[in-house]
Amino acid sequence: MKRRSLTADKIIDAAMEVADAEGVEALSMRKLASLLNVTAMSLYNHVGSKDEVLELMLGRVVTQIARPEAGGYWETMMRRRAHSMREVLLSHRWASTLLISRISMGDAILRDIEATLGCLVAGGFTYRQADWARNAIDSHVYGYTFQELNTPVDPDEYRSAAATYLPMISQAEYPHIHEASLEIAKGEYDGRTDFSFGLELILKGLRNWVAGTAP
Amino acid sequence: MKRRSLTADKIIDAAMEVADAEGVEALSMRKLASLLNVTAMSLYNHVGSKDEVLELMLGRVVTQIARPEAGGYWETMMRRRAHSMREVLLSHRWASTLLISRISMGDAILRDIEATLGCLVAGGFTYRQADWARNAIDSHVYGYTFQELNTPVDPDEYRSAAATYLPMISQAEYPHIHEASLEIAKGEYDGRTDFSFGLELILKGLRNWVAGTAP
DNA sequence: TTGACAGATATACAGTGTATGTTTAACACC
DNA sequence: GGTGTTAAACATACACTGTATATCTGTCAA
Repeated sequence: MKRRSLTADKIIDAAMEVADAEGVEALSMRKLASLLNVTAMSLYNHVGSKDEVLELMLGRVVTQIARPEAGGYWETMMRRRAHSMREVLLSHRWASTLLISRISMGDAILRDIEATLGCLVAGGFTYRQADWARNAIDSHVYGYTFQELNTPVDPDEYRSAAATYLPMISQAEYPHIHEASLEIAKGEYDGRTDFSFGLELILKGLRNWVAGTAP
Repeated sequence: MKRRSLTADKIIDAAMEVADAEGVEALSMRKLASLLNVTAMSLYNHVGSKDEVLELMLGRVVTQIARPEAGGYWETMMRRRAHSMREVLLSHRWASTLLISRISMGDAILRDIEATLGCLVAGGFTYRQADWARNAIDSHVYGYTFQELNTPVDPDEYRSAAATYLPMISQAEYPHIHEASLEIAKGEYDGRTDFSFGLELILKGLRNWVAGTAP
């Protein structure tokens, strides 16, 4: 076993693998160490704490988000960034939990904010408007994706899931949920809500906002 | 010390107190037990596991959300519910973290969905439209509030915080963030983003959606 | 060859959730 | 009132967590 072979990068590589495969709750320093053929305490020569590991992991996630390009039309760029954020969050299911805990995410987030602000300001937004716009878009992305991550049923199985659970939903107690499930089970709609629906609602609102009168 | 004095309700009472005061991470079965003058294992006569404690806590939180009333105009009711959700989530900072982990929240959530769906359907939405609308609104509430909970600075101190951090933001590396912070520090705007801004964007979009043509 | 020292290791500690087995207090019934 | 029955509180134990501290060791500069 060679010396000097361990680096923070390799630790984060392994940590992301574990988290992606088994979830963050399965990530322990001892497990991480044994995956790298090393003892737990060796990791502390390269990272300060487990929280730092989590922080570095989050940084990698944020870096994967498509950053708006300088010359692009703001609406197109925001749409692209939003879809990218969702995809990244979905592909690392553990990231959402970390995002809303007090874990910092280093300066990857600064680069993202910088690019986003820049694109919006170039598109005619004031800084205050850009702030509000970014916040509104991010709110939707985070909120939608969190809900999506918590939905226990596979998108392809809404109909059959609805049919399965239908008898468990008391028609007397929850008439509307019952009726909605019935419609899904019958195939009248698929029970999926659309990410783009809310996003376009917001983008359209922003378009009107910067174009016309203002709040 | 009387026997038979411990109940699940009292356990949850104590758990909420601990979580509100010190955060969920400070909540352990042993600490909870000692607060109730009891040993850790006694708790397990009343609750199945720590996860069940968390689930019951979440249920209480969800119950606090203002449910839409049967006769009310949908938009007013949705606005009221959204603001209420935000307030409830802000007053129990630990709830957000739990909401997006795999912890279930019992049937408090069913009562909320039932009332919300019913109100929207009464307002002319189809079930599919009601589903989408609820999802869009909830996305914003969750996402906005999560971001709000993570903002390290107190809303009243944006200006001074911006002034403090300004020198730490490299003007060369992050020109737009620098400029935005400068504007905040100078008091040109307060750096606060508005919950209602995004919410009204969505409500307006929904209004147009149910009124006019459709996607 | 010999220090020096970075980095791997061993040990230990205080904490976690909870499985398991035992004790005890409160109630129903003779 | 005495006596089972039983639910609830308790004690112990286990496997695990993150990490502080102290020790050992392989590699490189002198």
